[in-house]
Amino acid sequence: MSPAPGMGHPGRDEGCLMSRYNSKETEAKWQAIWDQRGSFIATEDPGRPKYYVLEMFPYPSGRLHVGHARNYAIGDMVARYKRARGFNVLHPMGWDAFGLPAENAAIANKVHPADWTYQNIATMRDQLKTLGLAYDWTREIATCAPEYYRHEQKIFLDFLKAGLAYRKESWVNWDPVENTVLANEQVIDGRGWRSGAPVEKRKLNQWVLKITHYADELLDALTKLDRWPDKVRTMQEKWIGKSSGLRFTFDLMDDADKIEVFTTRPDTLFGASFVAVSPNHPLAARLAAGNPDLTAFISECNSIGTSEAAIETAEKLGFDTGLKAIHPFDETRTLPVYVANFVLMEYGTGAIFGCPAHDQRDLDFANKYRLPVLPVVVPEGTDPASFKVGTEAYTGPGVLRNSGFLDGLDVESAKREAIGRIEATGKGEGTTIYRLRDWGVSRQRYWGCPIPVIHCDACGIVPVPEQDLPVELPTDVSFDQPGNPLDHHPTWKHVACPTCSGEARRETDTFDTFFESSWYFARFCSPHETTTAFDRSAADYWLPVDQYIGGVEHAVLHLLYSRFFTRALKDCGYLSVAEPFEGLMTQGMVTHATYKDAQGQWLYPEEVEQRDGVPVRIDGGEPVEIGRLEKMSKSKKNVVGLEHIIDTYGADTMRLLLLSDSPPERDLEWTESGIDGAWRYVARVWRLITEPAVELAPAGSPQPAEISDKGQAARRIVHKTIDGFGDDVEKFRFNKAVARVRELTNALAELDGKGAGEGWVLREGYETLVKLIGPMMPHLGEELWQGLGHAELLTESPWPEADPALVVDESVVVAVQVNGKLRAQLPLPRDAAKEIAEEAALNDANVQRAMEGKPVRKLIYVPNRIVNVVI
RNA sequence: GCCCGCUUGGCGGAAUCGGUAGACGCAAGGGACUUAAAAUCCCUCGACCUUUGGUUGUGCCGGUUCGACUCCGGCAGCGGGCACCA
Repeated sequence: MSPAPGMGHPGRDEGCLMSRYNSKETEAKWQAIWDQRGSFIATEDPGRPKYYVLEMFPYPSGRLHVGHARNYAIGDMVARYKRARGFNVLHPMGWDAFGLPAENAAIANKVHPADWTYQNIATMRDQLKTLGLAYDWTREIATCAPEYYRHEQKIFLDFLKAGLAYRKESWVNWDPVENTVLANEQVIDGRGWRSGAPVEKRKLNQWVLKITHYADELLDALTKLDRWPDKVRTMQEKWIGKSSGLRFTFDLMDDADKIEVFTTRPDTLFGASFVAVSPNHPLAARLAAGNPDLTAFISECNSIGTSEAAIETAEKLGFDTGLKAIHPFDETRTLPVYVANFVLMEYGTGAIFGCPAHDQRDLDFANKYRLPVLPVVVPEGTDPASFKVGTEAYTGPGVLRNSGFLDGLDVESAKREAIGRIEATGKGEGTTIYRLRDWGVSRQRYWGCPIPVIHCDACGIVPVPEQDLPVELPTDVSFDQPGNPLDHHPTWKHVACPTCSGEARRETDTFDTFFESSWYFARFCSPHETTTAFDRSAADYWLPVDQYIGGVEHAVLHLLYSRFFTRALKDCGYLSVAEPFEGLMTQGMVTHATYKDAQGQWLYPEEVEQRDGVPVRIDGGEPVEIGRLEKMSKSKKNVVGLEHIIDTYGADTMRLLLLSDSPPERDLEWTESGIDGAWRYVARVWRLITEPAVELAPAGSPQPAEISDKGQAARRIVHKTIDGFGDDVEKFRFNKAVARVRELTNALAELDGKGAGEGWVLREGYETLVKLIGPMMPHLGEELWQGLGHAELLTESPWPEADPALVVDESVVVAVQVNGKLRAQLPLPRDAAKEIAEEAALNDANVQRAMEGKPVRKLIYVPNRIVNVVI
């Protein structure tokens, strides 16, 4: 964007008019004043109601972009508004500073992850400060600092003691060329992103947290989170995935092994036509030992990687093991046993029976391998003989057929009956399972919090003694060889066993970075406490977070882990609350088109321009491929920086733009059209208030006895705006709040101030306007507040109160419909009686024309809204 | 593939409980002011028609209702998540 030059433009200062609003100077001035006065430093005060507002802290990826700014503009609006309403507000900011990008940068640019991270933090902190956000910067934390993660290590040891952490074999993506574990993101079409080698799955012994211990609690408590969006609660509910069903074992023909399966559809057991086990099932491993074809099949399945999305979208493949499972209700029936790539070892028992007629996945599989499809549930009233299942499974309700003793039952009764019969045979039982799995927290990476345990050949796993915490990351590491630098560090991992003093090794895995973000909100209550993770009284005062704000993309993982952590911390005696976030607002993502050059490399938007309608590189003119709209992220380079917007227009203008137009929960496609409009509004408010048409009444003067009709009308608008604005902010409808304030501005601009008392009305209106825009444009607000003759800061002034008498209109416009079509609009007194409204409606000429002389069949009157004449 | 959303003028969006579709802006067009421009101000702005009025219109198809952007059923397109990106 290149701003057009001109006198009214913020980028240019002709220096000739006092009406110029200089955003740069003004914003710096007020930021310094707030800072100097410590305006936003929070202290516990039991005498005042507290309000804890938190935006999800950022990963320090390098530069702040518009997506970050949207998040913080929303949070600051809430924080400043609540503050003006008299709350003792805690509004902190910090850095989610461990993570993979720092290591990628280390490998690509030979920078140490710590240097890279701290430099990014410094840059982003500076950028953040230019936004003028009401943060208590004294509480800033960075999760990569030992002062932070030492407490995390202690928390882990307490979880270990409480039985909430244990070791478990789990699968990872293995790059056989780089000898490195790959993140799912680093696996592209089954190959390592750098080496291009086909990925393998490997089993590693890893640390796991027992989130499933809280599965029921996490599920049940969702209903109480009434200030959370329904969609997030639904997503978590589905993620936990509580389902009841039947677990039972199949006996095999000519084989001593048994296969235990879980099903949510025991009613369809008579429709079973195969049994399938996961490629990682012990039985598959046993059979593969003597079978090179099966071994090859299993390794092919494993080349898909560990990502569930990849596994589920892959073509469904099976390998017939030749084994036959015996049907539990009919010993004469046998079912072929397959190894199938769509059966997940992590869910249920890692084995299923397939009923193709009533499960789409089973049907696809059966059609591919020519297995029988036998419908056993038939919709009520359908002839069972003619009911066929083709390419679409029938999953609806119905009556059982072809099912022996279940025939004639409905689905639910048949489930109960089938479970009862299996239980009677002793082959299995009705049970409840969860989709939720325990949380694997081990990562084979350097830039994370070291897991504080020691492996001793003699004593086994020994926790690091508390007095030896923190286990600090060594700084002298090399990324020249593949794998985890901690693992090949010459000395770091070699320690004496705390128990037997013999030679032992440190755990070289580090924690998943979701570990840090699962408790940071509580750390903000006492960020500098050295002896414990939380000062109990501070945590009791501030927690839970009253309003948490962040992207929807965190709807499940981060938010569920935090809920689990808070419960676990409570059980370990750290905290008093179980739920971390009382209110949640999930903002939509800021999206932008992505660009790729001919080599398939991502390009930044500023590297691309349109020439003759064709996108090309600015520097070489080579063609550029425009990709789809995606969430702004540094990895795809579709980020838009803030600097030049703030430089040209100021932070307030950008904040206004980010809050106008799009409602916060919706995705926002970033375009710079609109920034000029936002600036025009800033300049307009500035002119309106600094150059009033008439002299304003002095600050604090009493309401005059006489006020003109126009003045009274303006006052109604002022008070209606106060009322509606507050309501909008409470409900996160910032776009509407902005629209209201613009309407107020339009109304005040139209009042010439010459009528009786209008100088007083204008002062009331201007002061209200300034107070309302304060939470979104705080610098402009302070400057105008001062200009209106106030000595105290706007930031320290109370919110305006609406006069209830001025909020309701005396007359309303009621619409009149004839057979549902609008025919007239009638001004009527508020709450007019039914008879009056109906008479007025029927007397209207246009209504009579539409009625064509026909008699009224029915009259519907909704007071203050509508009359519908049905003829 | 599974789970969760979203879809309204040229564009962002408004319509809060089923009751006047398009508030408030952006862009565009026209005009005033100006030597000229910028800035500012005024007017027009869903589509169509036989224009003091009428028809039609909220992704598509169908339903419920006196009345549907809103509720129900089906479909399409777009986006998010899927456990090692954060």
